Amino acid sequence: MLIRIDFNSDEAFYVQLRNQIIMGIALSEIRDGDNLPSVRELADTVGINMHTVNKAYTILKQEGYLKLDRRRGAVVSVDSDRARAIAELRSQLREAVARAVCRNVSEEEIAEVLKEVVEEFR
Amino acid sequence: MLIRIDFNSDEAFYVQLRNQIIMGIALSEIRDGDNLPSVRELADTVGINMHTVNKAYTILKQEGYLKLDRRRGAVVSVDSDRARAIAELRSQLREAVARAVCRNVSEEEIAEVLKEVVEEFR
DNA sequence: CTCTTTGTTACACTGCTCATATAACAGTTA
DNA sequence: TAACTGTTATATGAGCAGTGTAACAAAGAG
Repeated sequence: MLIRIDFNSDEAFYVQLRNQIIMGIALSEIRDGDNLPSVRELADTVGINMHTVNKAYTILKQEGYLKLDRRRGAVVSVDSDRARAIAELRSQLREAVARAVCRNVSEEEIAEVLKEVVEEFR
Repeated sequence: MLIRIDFNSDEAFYVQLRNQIIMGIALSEIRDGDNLPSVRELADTVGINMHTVNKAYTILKQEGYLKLDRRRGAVVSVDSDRARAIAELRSQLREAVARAVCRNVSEEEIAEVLKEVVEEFR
């Protein structure tokens, strides 16, 4: 799985890392039990500091995507708290849909975009 | 339209303001042509500084939700750039769906949550 | 046992954002 | 004229983002 940092983005580095790893899990590029690079190794390959990678890993651990082990490093381990996942999904959809509704995007168009997005993960 | 700040939230004050105003427009609590409180008045009523309100208004102007007029103050004026709106929607849905997919939320469940959310704005 | 690697923690520093405060300016309105 | 609008400028304190250096404890490899 390829990870890279956009140094011109306004998104924080650790946020970019977090989002790319979540995307990698969703796309099955990395699966439960897979190892991620060590904080030092990933920091070297993408060209940022060790602590920034560690911050991303720590957040992913708190959010239930990774487990951190002194022996094996960072291991993908998705905590399937479905109730929490659905609540989170609803909150994010509410914000996205609100903006679309303001712009007169119809229900059908919103549903169509969702359908296209869902297919990316199939 | 009622606006209030959660002083214990980790979201920045100006972000809370921005989101609530967008939500107000989406729910038709405020409509095109309506006036918002002046920066000083809103700052007083919600208990924050004038510049923080001004920052929220300025961002909403840049994002195409408001027009700022020295005569009338802040006026709701939604710029209907549908192409931009749909691109923005797709990007936000991609992130939200990715997280849900990681948690094994099914396509049907995602579509169901979307349906519920859309109905809030009808 | 020694060396290396792992996550983890601590401290220090720069630069930036958030939020506040005070003040002033130019244009509008009563 | 007086009171209001958004706008701009300057300053301050708090906190975050990112880097750098350094060390620690636990585990694995030689």
